[in-house]
Amino acid sequence: MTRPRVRLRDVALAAHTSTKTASRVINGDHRVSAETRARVEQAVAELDYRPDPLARSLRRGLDETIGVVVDEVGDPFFASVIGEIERMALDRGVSVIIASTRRREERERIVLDGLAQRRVAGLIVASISEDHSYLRASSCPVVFIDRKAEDLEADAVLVDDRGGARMGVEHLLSYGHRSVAHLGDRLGVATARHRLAGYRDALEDAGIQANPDYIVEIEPSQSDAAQAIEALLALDHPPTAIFSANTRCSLRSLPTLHRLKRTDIAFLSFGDFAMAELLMPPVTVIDHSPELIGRLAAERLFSRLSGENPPPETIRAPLQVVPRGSGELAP
Amino acid sequence: MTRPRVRLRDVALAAHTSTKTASRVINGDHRVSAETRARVEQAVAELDYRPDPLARSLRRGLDETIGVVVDEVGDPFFASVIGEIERMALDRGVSVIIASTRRREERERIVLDGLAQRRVAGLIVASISEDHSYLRASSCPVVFIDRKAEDLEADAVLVDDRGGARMGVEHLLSYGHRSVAHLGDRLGVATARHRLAGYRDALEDAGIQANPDYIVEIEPSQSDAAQAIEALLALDHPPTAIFSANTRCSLRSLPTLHRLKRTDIAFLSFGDFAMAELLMPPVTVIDHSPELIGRLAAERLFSRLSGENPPPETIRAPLQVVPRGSGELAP
DNA sequence: CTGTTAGCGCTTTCAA
DNA sequence: TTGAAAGCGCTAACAG
Repeated sequence: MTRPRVRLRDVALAAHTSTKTASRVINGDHRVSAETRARVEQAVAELDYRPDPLARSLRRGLDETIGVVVDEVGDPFFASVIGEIERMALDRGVSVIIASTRRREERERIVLDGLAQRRVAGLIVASISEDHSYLRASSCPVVFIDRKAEDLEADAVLVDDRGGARMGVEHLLSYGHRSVAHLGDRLGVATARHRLAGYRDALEDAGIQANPDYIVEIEPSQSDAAQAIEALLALDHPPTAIFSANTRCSLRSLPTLHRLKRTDIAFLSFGDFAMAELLMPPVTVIDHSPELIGRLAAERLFSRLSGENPPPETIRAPLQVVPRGSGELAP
Repeated sequence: MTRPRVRLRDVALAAHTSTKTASRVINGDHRVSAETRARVEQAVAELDYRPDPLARSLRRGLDETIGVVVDEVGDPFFASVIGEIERMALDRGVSVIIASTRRREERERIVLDGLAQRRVAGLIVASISEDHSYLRASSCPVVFIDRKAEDLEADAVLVDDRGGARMGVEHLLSYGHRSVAHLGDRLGVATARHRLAGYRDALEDAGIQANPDYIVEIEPSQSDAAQAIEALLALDHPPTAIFSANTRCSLRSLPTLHRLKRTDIAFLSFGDFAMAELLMPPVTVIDHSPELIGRLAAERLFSRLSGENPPPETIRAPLQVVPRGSGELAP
């Protein structure tokens, strides 16, 4: 019993006018007489007409949809970012297509290509790739999040990775630590490199020689994380503090530290996570504010979509150390 | 410098054939001579032709897109579900549009209506509403998750809420508890009602009179949760165990229990969460397996999209108690 | 097996 | 201010 769709033609017919005039009314074109406008509006109401977004997009060459591309939808950080973007999009009647790259360049490319094919109106991208030349052709506005494109002038909403990492490590140093390890993953990614640089900055400023053994790259799997932590603690001079460069690393390494009963080691996580304050000791973090990042990125994108065209800008979301205990342990 | 889009016409021209034949080749229609096929395929490759999904959808009356509607994208449970759906969709070249209802019926309606307008090929919905009559008209396959539609014959992927809750409470009872509280939110929602029923089942079987004071509904805000917990513990006969009916409640109530240093109270959460095993004591949970739910729902939807048409079925994802400590505390 | 014609529902010329 | 006609890119009919 699915009644056939109401088309613009039906509205025009009912309002005794042409499709184009009806179209004008629907799109808020001013050059329509008040009288005709009223007739069309009534017909729209009576027939419960809603424009077909697909047909409209085809004609306009632009879909009322934005694409959001992240590492992994299930990642708590990105889930919050997406949640905020979707919230803002819905208010504007814009749909959100999501896609994840699984942190693989070729996937990023496929996914972005697909979105371009669909003619999304705009993109918010946590890019894993270094090469964005293929994005240039698409010519829809792009806002990068979390990581900036070095080869492309575009908006970006980031945190100050280097400064934040430095701040975090300085926090640990201020409690007397001289042996601070750096836990990271995917050091090839810009974000990770910047945080590592911030770690080095802090050590250098404090006149501490960086110990290569303290710089640990942990792999995606849980068991690798355990091995890496165990190796770290088995060193002749094990670190007295650990700086975890992201939430993933924290979630992977903390279970091992707890299992080994080495919660005496100071710990600071770049990126907050649920229940961090309930662990023993509660975990000191640098707060990221994924919602804020999502909101800033969406605002930027929507302002461009509504025609504004300021020069590309890099917005930095504020960061702050949230001391909870684990980062304030003495050596 | 955006070169104009390559159209099917261009391919047909290059292959010295008609658009329709080219279309046949692209859509894998068998009734094309090998020779022509080869020419078209070569032209496609040379011109780097990719079909316009919008035009195709318009003509076919169906978009290669599925809609996923959940309470809140940022909710860890739904984030994992969505992640898994997106993973499966991408393999099939299907896009995923997400939308959240914020647990409000009118939003659910607006959102589903919008997706129907877009002519999504299928829907996966965690419905908050009781009335799905408006879904019937859309006539695209729908798979419900987490909650079932009572007024509509459709596929659903659920957990056994009632049986699971009963199992959880029985677990607590088996350690000697007689005073078990039930923490829930939004008791109006079917899922919540079923879990509460399971809680009652377990008590009844054990010959325990349910105490209305033990059934607590905590509101979305954190401070309300704290008040509710404090009131619960201030009772003349406070409970010795708490059954938390969902992850949200657990995440909201555990901070208060820790703050009050009342981790001597047994605690069991319906729904796992990150770091649960690192708290002191580690939190016993009933594992939900959001990924599995996402996968089962997506499989079901895709099988329907590929033409299979079995009678609607309700699939129940398995549940299991994961004992970690908090649920095994004696009274 | 192939090509022509028409049309999905809408908006944009361009002329009245 | 209005409308007719063309066409966005594709595919379903229906001839050939």
